[in-house]
Amino acid sequence: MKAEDPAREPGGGEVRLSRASAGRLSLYLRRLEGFRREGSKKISSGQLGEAVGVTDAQVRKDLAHLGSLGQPGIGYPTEGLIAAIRRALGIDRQWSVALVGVGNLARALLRYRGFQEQGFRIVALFDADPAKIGQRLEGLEVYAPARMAAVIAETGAELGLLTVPSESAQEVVDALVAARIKGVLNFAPTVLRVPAGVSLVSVDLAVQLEQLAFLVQLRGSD
Amino acid sequence: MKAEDPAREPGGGEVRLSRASAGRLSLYLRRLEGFRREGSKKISSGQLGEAVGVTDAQVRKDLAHLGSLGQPGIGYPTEGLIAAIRRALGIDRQWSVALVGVGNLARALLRYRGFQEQGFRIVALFDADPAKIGQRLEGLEVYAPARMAAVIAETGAELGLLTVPSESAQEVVDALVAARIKGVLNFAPTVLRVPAGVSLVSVDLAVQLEQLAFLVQLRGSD
DNA sequence: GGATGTGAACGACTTCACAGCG
DNA sequence: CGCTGTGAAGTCGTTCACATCC
Repeated sequence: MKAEDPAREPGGGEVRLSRASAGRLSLYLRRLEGFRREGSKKISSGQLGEAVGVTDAQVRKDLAHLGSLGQPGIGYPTEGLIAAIRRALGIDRQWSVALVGVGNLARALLRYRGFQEQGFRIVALFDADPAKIGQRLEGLEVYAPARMAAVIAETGAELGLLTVPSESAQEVVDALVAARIKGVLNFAPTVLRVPAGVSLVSVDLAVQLEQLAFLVQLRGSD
Repeated sequence: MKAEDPAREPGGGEVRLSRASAGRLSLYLRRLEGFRREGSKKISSGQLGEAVGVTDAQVRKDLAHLGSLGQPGIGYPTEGLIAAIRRALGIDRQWSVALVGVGNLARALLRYRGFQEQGFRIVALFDADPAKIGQRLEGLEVYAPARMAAVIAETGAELGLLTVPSESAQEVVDALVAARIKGVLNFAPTVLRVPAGVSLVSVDLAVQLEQLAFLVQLRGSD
């Protein structure tokens, strides 16, 4: 996990959110959608905190950034909170996404329901392998990297999913940047460079497994 | 991303590592292996920090936890650092891993080279779908969940990869815990409960995309 | 000179505790 | 009374700066 400077000038009267808080808001959102399905109209900071594993005070601090949505003695309105969190995270709209590198991971992401549910739509596929170019997956055609700029402009994709081997990751991210992509979610196990103005989030699966091994090993030392 | 309490009693004369630091050590390790391939015998905190995007002071603080490996005026020995980091993270040995939920993501993980390179070996597959039970993938047979305890004991798997739908995630994790698994890497977009004594790391792909959207949106407010 | 290791300053995030409102 | 919103206190992690050593 890695990203660019989150600090920003105030500008308009916008919501000010810390990075850590934004991560938890995603978790609250996921859980709130569950509560909504179960018919809960109101939810307290204690319940929500319990459900995602943080303290009630933490929940209140995080939610306070969204404005005064809670009612003392009552709690927060489930529906209102969901809307407010989506707005704060910038997912109160559709995001179009381009996917580069059509391997197994890409196929998994293409069929991953979670993305669509949160308003992310994969609208374009790219791969350098001539054998894959022209194939169709989930109704989308695989294009050659050379067509990246044109296709991205045409489809209006703003985000990129990077599921290529480490060796070509930097090269591809450069191409995406040149094609005016605004943010990249990288799965290649490398540290990538992006210019200021483009956002980057990396998920390194081996790092996650290593973290797990580390935690397990820690416990072993009893 | 989520995990259990990392705090622990001193006990033996073991290395004391913060969670954040452990995450960066993984990144250093990845990069150091690159430097080694390129033939670098020595590396300075400045070079390493530059390569992974943190300050030189941060690198030194992190590496200081591993003991005094650096030579003033010279830097750190590449090879020695790699060994020390692997030991600190608990990956100076093989870990056997069981994978539950044989979907697209599982297939991607099975073929992911990064795991093997870091000493993780997937040794058992499980899926509840009768159509998948008995199939072979990458030389491994898919077993029914009922055989979990027996197969895990037999193969000596200590870690579990969870790539099942959210609905069944808690149920499966309970089965893994019952089968004496020590840690779980969860990909289902849910908050899971595990008893103390079992470690949990969760990777929620939708959360990562939401983080990206949040960062992009932040920049938009210029 | 060049780079490490580390106390001290700093900053960010979390928890506490309580006033205030429904 | 229950639960929110929030200043104040506390904790944790990062950056600075420099003495120290090759």
